[in-house]
Amino acid sequence: MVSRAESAAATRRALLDSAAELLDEGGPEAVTLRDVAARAGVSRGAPYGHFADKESLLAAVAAEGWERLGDEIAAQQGSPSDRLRGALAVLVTIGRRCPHRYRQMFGAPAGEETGMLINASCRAQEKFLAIVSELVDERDVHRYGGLLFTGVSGIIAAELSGYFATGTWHTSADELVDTLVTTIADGRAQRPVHPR
Amino acid sequence: MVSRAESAAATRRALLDSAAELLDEGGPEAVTLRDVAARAGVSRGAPYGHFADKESLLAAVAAEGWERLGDEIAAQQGSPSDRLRGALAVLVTIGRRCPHRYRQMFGAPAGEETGMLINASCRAQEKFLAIVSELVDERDVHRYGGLLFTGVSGIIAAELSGYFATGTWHTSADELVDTLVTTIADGRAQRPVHPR
DNA sequence: CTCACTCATGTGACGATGTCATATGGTCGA
DNA sequence: TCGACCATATGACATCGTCACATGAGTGAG
Repeated sequence: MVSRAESAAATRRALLDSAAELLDEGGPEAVTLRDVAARAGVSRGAPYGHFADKESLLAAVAAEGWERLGDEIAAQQGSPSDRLRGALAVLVTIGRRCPHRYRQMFGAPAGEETGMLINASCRAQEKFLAIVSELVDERDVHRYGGLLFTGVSGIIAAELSGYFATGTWHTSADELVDTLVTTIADGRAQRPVHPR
Repeated sequence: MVSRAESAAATRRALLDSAAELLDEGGPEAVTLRDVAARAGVSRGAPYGHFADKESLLAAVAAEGWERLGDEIAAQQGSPSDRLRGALAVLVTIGRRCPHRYRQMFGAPAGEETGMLINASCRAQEKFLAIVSELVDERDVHRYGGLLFTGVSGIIAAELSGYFATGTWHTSADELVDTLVTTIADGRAQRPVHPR
């Protein structure tokens, strides 16, 4: 038979998967601990044996999203410039495919699992910085890397809010990402600009 | 005495102010229709005479935030470059002073008031574009304006999530904003780059 | 092999909350 | 002055997060 530890681990996994599904389908409001438990095949109180509360469960889902994002960033291949554009494209793709999970990842960390969530995001962001470090001068890595990552995340957030579909900006998220990476990375790679 | 219309308008205003206060104090989860009504001095059911549901009330609060943001952007004075940096500084200031309201403004629009909220944000964003149009070539206004606005919003969101306080980026939101506006606006003002 | 123990899970319950149906009381037009 | 209208108040209901307690199966010591 299955040991008790294996059963508990499977339950935890099923809870995480069910929560991620409900999050993707209907946003955080649609993630009901009762529905999560039902979809995982357990009862209402079972999640409390694995997560402190609903916020912690959602934080764990977001942390797994950061881990997957970090893996996909690290899996980029080709020239440093290709890997940079590929990594940012991963960000765009995740935002479009799972907008609610994306907002959960980039939203305000809350609950007891805040530290764990921040750590997961930092690990992914450092993998991104590793790519940037091959393109710009050592002293500009954090400056330009942070600008690229946070800038693209803002562009995606604007697209998810529908700001590119209402005719104000007359542009697209893809064009803005391309402009940003071209201006920052390609433009500054040859002639790094250091703080005075 | 006060007319009925005046009384209703005052109630609506009190509801909006109370909701904004509760939002700033404890985030969207802390905005309880019961608390909003109590702080406004009315009963639980009163808000439903002015707003369809809780989402609509929060959307109305966010829309007023966009209006105030647009006013402060339009109030910038000095050279075009000063007005651009001032407008972006307004964005940063609002995000730091009222993080929850900021997230409500830039978060996913929901509820019946989505259109109204999008319109309010577009009005503010167009005032920002008016400043940008004085700095870059006409054909680059939307491209660089959108990049500046959405990029800075992403930088602020990262700061609100605590990503600059955990030692990953080794930089600050202010430095990133300065780098972005310097690279984009100042760098491209003299020599506009058009799509091929 | 047995038995007490441990811990994940199931179940009942409670307070809080969003929302609606209905009652009510004051205001405005005729 | 009177009847309609409308903002508000109140009661009620379903849902949800959360906890206390019960239960039952896996586990290790003897």
